[in-house]
Amino acid sequence: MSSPDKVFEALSSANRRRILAYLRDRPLHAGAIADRFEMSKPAVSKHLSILESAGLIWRKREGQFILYGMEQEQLAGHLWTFMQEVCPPSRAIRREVRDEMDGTLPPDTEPEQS
Amino acid sequence: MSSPDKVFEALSSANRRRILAYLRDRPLHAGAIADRFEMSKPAVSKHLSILESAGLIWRKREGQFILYGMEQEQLAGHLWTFMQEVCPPSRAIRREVRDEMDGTLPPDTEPEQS
DNA sequence: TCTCTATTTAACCTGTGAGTTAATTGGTGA
DNA sequence: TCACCAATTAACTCACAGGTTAAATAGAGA
Repeated sequence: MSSPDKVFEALSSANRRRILAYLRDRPLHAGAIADRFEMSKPAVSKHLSILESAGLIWRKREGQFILYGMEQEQLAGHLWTFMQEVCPPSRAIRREVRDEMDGTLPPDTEPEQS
Repeated sequence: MSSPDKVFEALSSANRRRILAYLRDRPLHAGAIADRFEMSKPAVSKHLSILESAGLIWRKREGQFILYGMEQEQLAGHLWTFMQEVCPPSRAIRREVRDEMDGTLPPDTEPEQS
């Protein structure tokens, strides 16, 4: 369950955005993520669970480790929907992008001329 | 002064995102915005000042009224930068979009192959 | 089974975000 | 100048996000 509210709430923390950036190119174990921060492991763990319940990352146990990775269509999809709702400029461009990104985006409601 | 932190903090409130949506197509007076919400005018006023100090909207006095409007290149720019940092998928598409949107986006740092 | 390591959960503290009502500022117009 | 209206600022409350340390869970391996 990934609502816009949860997603934007999740993105409101710089530390959580930083976690997403770390996960951009490959999944990482919880420990490897925590190592990159000053704060305690439990704090990082909380951030991870917030990101997960926002649907932005997935989690998979691997032995005694836990692997985390991006659920990237989610992020792209939500940001895309938001831009459609809020960014006025070039409707034409927005359509092009949507076509390019095809599969990776949500069903899509195209808001026609207001 | 519009830092990513302030922008994402501003976007974390559903009410503030709703205000942005109202301002998408045209500027509105503070009162007209407040009328669309249940909460008190001072509450709306606070949201507006948060959005403004994040650089997402501008404000202009008009007689006894105050007009608010979107500072839309800001929003597009910040979301764009964030997507570059965090969304892995199609680097090619991201480049195309940037070219299309040319003027409206920030200087741009293209993160090459990690 | 016992121990070690990885990670999360529990319990707690503290700062601050979002709302309220009451007071203030700034501009209009008789 | 005075009354009125738009909007903000001030002062205050309440809930909750984000951090801490200590305890619990879960799997690996001797």
